[in-house]
Amino acid sequence: MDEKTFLETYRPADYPSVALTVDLVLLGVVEGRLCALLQQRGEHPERGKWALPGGFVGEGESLDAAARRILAAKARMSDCWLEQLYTFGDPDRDPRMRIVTVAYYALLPASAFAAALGEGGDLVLAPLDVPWAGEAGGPVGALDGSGAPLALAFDHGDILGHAAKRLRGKLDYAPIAFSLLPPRFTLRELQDVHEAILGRQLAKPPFRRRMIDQGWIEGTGEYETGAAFRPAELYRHIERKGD
Amino acid sequence: MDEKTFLETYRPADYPSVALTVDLVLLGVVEGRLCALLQQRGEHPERGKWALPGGFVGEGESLDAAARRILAAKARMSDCWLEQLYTFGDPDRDPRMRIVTVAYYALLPASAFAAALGEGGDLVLAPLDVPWAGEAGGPVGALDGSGAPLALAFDHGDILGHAAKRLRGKLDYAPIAFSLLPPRFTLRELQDVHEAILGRQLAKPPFRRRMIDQGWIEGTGEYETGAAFRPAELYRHIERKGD
DNA sequence: ATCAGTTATTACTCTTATGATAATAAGTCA
DNA sequence: TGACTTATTATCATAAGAGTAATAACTGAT
Repeated sequence: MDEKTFLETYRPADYPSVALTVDLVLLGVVEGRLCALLQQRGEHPERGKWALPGGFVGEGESLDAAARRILAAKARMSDCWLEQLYTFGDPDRDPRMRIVTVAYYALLPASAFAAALGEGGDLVLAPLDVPWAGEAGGPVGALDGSGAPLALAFDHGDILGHAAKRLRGKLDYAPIAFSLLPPRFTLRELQDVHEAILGRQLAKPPFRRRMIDQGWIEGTGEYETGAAFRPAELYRHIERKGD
Repeated sequence: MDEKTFLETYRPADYPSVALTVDLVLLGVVEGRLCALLQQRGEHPERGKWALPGGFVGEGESLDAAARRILAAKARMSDCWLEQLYTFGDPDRDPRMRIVTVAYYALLPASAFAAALGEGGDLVLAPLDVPWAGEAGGPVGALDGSGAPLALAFDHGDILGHAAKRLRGKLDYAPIAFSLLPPRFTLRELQDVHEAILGRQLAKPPFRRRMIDQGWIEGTGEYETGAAFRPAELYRHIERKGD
C-alpha cells in the first residue's frame, strides 16, 4: 500500500485526546515595574481569582495563530514580540478536564495596554513579585494596587515564573527591551526596563556604554521635552537582519 | 452555585480536541560529534524516513512522565538531564490528523545508547549537521555512517534545530556538558563535548581555566590509563544545590 | 542675572576576563 | 636513550567590565 492510499483509508484510532488552549503572558513595564495583564475569572472554577488571558486552539489553527488571535483581542498592537514559552500539561491542573495549555509571552509598550484597561472591569496590569534572584526560577506572584498579592488561578503563577526567567535569560542576547518601550526612548528609560526585568539596580555609566557598544540603538539627535532638569537624548532601536 | 457543585455537574463541552504526543531528542557525543537517536519508520506516513522516538501522552499522565516513560524505553539511564524543549502544533504537520507534539530533549553519555543500538534494526545514533553558526537557529539535519544526509520525518528537522540551539545557549550557564560524559572525564573530553555542541574549535588553555574557575568540576587525583602519551587527570562534576 | 539643585553625559582608573604563545612535564615506543 | 605526542602550567597582551569623578545642561528660586 502506498502512502496516498494509506492516508485515504486512514481512520483516527481511539488515541487519548486532550483539550488544548493557549495562555498569554502580556508583559509591560510601568513605573519601573514589570507587569502582566490579568483577568479576573467570572465563572467556576477558580471564580474570582486572576488568570492569564487565553483560549482554546481552533480546529485548523496553528499555535502561533491562536496566540496572535488572543493577543489581538487584548492589545492594539500587531508587530510586537511574541514567543512560545512552555507547555503545561499536568493532568489535574484544571479540575474540569484534561486541559493542556501552551503558554506564550508578548512584550508591549505601556501605551498598548491603555485600550484594554480602559474598557472596564475585569482586567488589571499587575506588577510581578519575583521572589528569587538571578535565574533561579520558580513561581512568581502578582500584586494589586496596594501591594497585596493577588490570588492566581490554576498554575498561572508557574507560567509567570517561566516568563520572568525567560526574560532575564534573553535580555542580554536578544533585543527584547525595545519591545517594551515606545519607538523613541532615553537611555534612562531603557535602563529602567532592564532593571525591572532583572529585579536589581544597574550602574549607569557601564550600562550606557554596553548599550551603545552593542550596536542595537542609535541616537536621534533629538531630546526629550518637559523634563525638570537636563533633557536626555532620544534613542531608537536599529532593526537588523536576523532579529 | 459553589465550585464543588459546579464541578460535579460539569460536562465537557464540545471543545476541539487534539491528539497529544511527546517526542524525544536523545543526544550524545560520540567521537567528538553531537548525535541524536533516530528510528526508521516502518509504517505510513513517512515510511522509511527517520523520526525521533515518541509516543502518545496517556490519560492521566503528565507531560514530564510521558517523556520519562519514552526515555526509559530507549536508554538505560534514569537520572539524566531531561527538559522540555518546544511544542509543535501546525495543523498539517501530520497528514493523518491534528497531532500536537511536545518535544523534550535528554542528554546521555555515549555508553547509555549501547543497549538500545545493540538490540537491532531500526535505531541509529546519527551525527547532526548544523548548517548555521552561533545561535542563529533553523532546521538541522542528520547524517548516516557515510556522511550522507538522512531523510527526516515530519518536522523533526525543526525539532533537532531547536535542540541544537537550546544546547548552545545553555552550555555556559548550566552544567549540561557533564550529562554527556561518564562520571569521570578528562578536560580534553570535556572540551570535545563543548566543541561538539558549539560546532567550533576552542583554544585549550583558556578553556581549561574557564572550567576550573567556574567551580563545576574538581580533580580526582587519579589519571586516565591506557593513553598512548602523557595521561590526563580525571575530573568529576561537583553536584551543587540549585542545579 | 545668578546660583543651588538635579540629571545627562563623558573621562578616567582599576580590576577582571579572555585569547594567544611559549615553556615544562609525563608518558609511549623505536 | 631519545624522538614523539599530549597534558599542564606560566607568561604576556588584549579586551571587557565596574566604579568614581568631572563636566554639561536645564529648571526654578533668590
